[in-house]
Amino acid sequence: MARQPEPEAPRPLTPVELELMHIVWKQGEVSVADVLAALPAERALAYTSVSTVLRILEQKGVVVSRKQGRGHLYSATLPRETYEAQSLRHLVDTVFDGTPSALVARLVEAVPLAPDEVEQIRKLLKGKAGRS
Amino acid sequence: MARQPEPEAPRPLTPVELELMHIVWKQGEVSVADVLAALPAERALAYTSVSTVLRILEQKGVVVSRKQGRGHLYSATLPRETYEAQSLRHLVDTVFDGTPSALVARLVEAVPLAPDEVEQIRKLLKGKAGRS
DNA sequence: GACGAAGAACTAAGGTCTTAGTAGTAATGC
DNA sequence: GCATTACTACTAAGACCTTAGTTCTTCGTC
Repeated sequence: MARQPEPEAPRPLTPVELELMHIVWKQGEVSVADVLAALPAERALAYTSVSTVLRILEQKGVVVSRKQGRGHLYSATLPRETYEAQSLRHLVDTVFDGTPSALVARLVEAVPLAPDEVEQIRKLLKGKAGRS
Repeated sequence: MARQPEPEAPRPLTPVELELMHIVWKQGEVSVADVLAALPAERALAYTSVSTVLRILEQKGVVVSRKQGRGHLYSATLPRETYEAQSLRHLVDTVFDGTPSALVARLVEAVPLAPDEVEQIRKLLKGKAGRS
């Protein structure tokens, strides 16, 4: 009755993992203490919790560590851009029937966009084919 | 050492839940057998598994059921459009720093778009402000 | 070299998710 | 009315997640 033992596949990052990855991506190479310091004040995780999550991220192959003095320094192996692309593809596939324009349709309709955001998006499309 | 008991918040649907919701959204009002029939052949879930997931969806308030003969008929209370918007906002917030245009930038760069998809998206923006 | 502090590894505990068996109940057929 | 059958509710069980305490190791200090 148990869940099928999940086969390998780039499992999406859990919320806490993603939270820490944002810090790793921003800072480049971090110790546990660095991460702890970068967390907002109202987000008081224990040192050991951060340490555990970083170790899990290393097991997943998302970061690597190197010994530095007493402790370790962690840095990302999964570039942020790749993760962004992965999450987008996943959302398009699972929620939007594999149709990217359906996603954009929903975005412009349901997410508040500043005018310069719209202009920004329009510029991005300039470089793309499809004048029709 | 346990996880903080999560406060209320529209928890995102799990993969299986989402899988079934697609069928509910498409068919309108379904029995367990309908869902089972709509699943692809290679996706052989037990009757009881589908039944359990539908009951969980009802607990979450995402579907409602009404008695019909021997069994129940389930229909969605959460419109698909709302869920799409929720997931998008979630992705923008957690992965793209709350910047929708960053999402679109990654989309046009990393997800293969058919030319008519691009045209489609361009049209959607026509109705929006920000000519600049 | 002994001691204290900092950090990593190990471990635990409570929670959710997924899958599905079992048992009970209600409708149907004779 | 009784057996069969379809369906639901209950429950289990393993996997994974989150959080953090405990213990062990290592490094610097005197």
